[in-house]
Amino acid sequence: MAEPCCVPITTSQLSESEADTLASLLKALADPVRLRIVSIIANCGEACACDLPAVLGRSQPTVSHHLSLLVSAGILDREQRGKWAWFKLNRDRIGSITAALA
Amino acid sequence: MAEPCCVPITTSQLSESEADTLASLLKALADPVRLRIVSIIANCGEACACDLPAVLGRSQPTVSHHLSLLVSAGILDREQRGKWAWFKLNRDRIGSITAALA
DNA sequence: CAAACATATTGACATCGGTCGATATATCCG
DNA sequence: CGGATATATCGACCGATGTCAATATGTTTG
Repeated sequence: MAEPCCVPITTSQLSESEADTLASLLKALADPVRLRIVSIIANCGEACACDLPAVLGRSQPTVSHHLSLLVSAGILDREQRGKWAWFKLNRDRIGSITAALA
Repeated sequence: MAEPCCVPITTSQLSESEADTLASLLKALADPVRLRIVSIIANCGEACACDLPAVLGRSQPTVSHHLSLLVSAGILDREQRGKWAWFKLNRDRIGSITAALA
């Protein structure tokens, strides 16, 4: 079960700060490149940053930017393995979004 | 049950165009003012545009802009009653977002 | 029709956000 | 240590977006 990081939209009226919090989380997902990153990781279980620029058709700095944004939002977890960075999905965080929209 | 307007993130890998579609829908929700509009309407069942500028602390043109954006995204339905515009929530559309993130 | 009121559109402005090339930092390996 | 490789940061560019004042459009009513 996801943690209640966001107040559900439909059960009580969102305050300004609650709306800000949920909006930031949604913004983190609301980009095609980031959605594809999340989708890839959700399917493969994890992904190495080194493979993503080729798959996504974006430069290494751009991919790095999106990855760190997703980590900041709590959607991905980062793990350093040697010189590679691996990422996996924080499913509770996704769950908290769907819970807020339920 | 919501219509499957978006492909689930976690069950198959999103194509570029599927990611574009879902991202547009998420973008429509990913704003604090729009989230508060949706929250108000979800709780009250419906809302008149005339009441929203005061509640939201935004100008009438700004509120009108957000409302038409939400209608374009299919999240709200608009109904003209005399000179007033009333809006209600398209819950299937919200459901299709949560389904895509499930 | 004309006045009054509700909503939409326009235009302008400032800020945000995605992108890349260049460069810095970090890690491994010989 | 020093070269090679992986990732992050910086700086710049440009299009997208939220906002409001001014104005236009549309609807009711006298």
